[in-house]
Amino acid sequence: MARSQDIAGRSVAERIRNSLDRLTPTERRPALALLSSYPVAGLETVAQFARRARVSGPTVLRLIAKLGFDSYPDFQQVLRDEMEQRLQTPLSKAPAHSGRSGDGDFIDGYIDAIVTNIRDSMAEISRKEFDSAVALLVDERRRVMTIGGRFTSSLAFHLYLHLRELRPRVGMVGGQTAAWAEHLLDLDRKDVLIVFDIRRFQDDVVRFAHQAAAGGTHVILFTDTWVSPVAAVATHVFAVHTSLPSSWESFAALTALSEALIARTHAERWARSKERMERLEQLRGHLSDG
Amino acid sequence: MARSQDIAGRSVAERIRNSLDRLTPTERRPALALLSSYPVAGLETVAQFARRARVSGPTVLRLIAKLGFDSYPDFQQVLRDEMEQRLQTPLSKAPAHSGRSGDGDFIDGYIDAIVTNIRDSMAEISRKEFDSAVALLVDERRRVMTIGGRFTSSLAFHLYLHLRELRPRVGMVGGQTAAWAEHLLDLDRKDVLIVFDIRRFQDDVVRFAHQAAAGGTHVILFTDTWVSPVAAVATHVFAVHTSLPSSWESFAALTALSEALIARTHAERWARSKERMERLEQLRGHLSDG
DNA sequence: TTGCTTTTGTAATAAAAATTTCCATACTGA
DNA sequence: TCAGTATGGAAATTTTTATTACAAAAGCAA
Repeated sequence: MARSQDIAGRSVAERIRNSLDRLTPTERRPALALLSSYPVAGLETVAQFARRARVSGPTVLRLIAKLGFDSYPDFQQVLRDEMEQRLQTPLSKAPAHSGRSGDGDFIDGYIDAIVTNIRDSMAEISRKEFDSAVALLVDERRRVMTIGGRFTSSLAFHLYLHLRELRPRVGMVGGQTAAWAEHLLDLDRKDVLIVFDIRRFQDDVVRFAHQAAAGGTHVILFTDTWVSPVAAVATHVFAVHTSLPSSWESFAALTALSEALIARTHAERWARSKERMERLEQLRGHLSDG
Repeated sequence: MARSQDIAGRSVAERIRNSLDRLTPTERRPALALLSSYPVAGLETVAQFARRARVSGPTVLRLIAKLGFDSYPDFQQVLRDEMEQRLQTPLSKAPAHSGRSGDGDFIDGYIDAIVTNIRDSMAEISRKEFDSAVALLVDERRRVMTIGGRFTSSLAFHLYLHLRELRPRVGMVGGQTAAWAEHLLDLDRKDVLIVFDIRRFQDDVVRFAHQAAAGGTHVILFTDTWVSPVAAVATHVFAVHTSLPSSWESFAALTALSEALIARTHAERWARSKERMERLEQLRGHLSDG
């Protein structure tokens, strides 16, 4: 019997993340819905919550039971307690240090938080899912596109720049949203779309991913612990920790994960990538000589 | 009968404050209780809410009716909508930390290397130099431009996106090299150029930095342990570890350092940045409403 | 394919919640 | 003091909500 205590995680959100792979596909829908509008969705009635996630009431209840709660009201009580707790502690948090006391403190504290984020995130990444994503990227018959939101487009760009080095048929969805539709044309069944989307999730990115998925494209999602709604249509979801003591999100863990993905892909197709990079070097040489 | 529309104030909290003097002494108790643990109290059942405020159920219901709601569930729905709205907008966040070590596979080895890079790099950063760089960025009279090489332009982009949020006069040198000269025109004495350049160092970037420096621009350099030739003309040099067991460089330490710089700059100009970000939110809202 | 297991929604049922009724009490003004 | 009125809560009632039982559908192995 799974009691509440069996399931690691202090917050309900963590409990969900830890149980995500135990869930059936339909149960996962309300789980992700809750994470992406946390905790509001869970404070609605079962019927409302179910409608929001496009599942039936009993599915929601089964999810709640799997998470280890005795009843739906019990679950809601925990959510409310969590909220109240959070409201008690420093509400609108000012940045870590405004005083100019120990400056070493600032950087060290910051770096500690980043390192913790990276370590925690990687501990939670499913190796199977990771390897499966690499397998998609290794296969050079598949076209690969990256896309990101307002801030995360820098990550999409980073991944794009590196993937482009080691395999053909890599692109990035960028520029004005109005022009994105054209990129959709390039994405077929079996192709791969890599999406970066963290809170606050961006509508246009989410819609693009949904469209692509509808056409049969594999969607690999990099998101934060709040889990973007893109997850609903993603074949691979990597949720990492981005929170910091300051009011900014940290992309360090996302960067690290992207790099691990690049490195692994590179390793898997070593011979071909090496050849490709050498040819690229050569071509670059010719361009700059002329 | 008082309908919802009669009572001024968009949020429930405002409605309460506006109605406070119409209430009987006993009704005022739950009203104040709700304000002091907002909005959790209102999301409980009538009975719980009543107990919290030490009044009876009907008193709570009479309060809700006086506030202009048609029913208690209706009132709760408004509270939830309010919450959801708020979560969508600016920066309210929850801490997320859970930890467990992994199993010693590819990812773990990789992450260890990255973490070591970050820690070593940060230990070597001069705090004085860091603070001095922050001081330059805090001063909004100075124009700030970022620039990067073939790969590192994603880092320049990342820094650009974030700095742009918190201060005016931020730009990025991008696009075709041939067009870069125009950016040089924008850079005056006292302005700031932030350069990302790691091995193999890129001629065009190095030349651009030299030109800028010749015009009196402050140059902040982010580089690897091989130290880019830009260092010769830079006023601030941050050299971090980028090497990994694989054949790729890691940008994680550069990302971490950039983020620390952003966070610190944000902290130093907290009030102004906050105001700026709020105005930005507002403007974004107007754009998307239209 | 066939039969078996798992998953999921429908509909009936039980539980709990909100709402109303009504009476007790406190306050107000003569 | 006494009506007359405003206020507040206990208990009954009604409505809504969670829960359960069960059957259909989907997935899977042989």
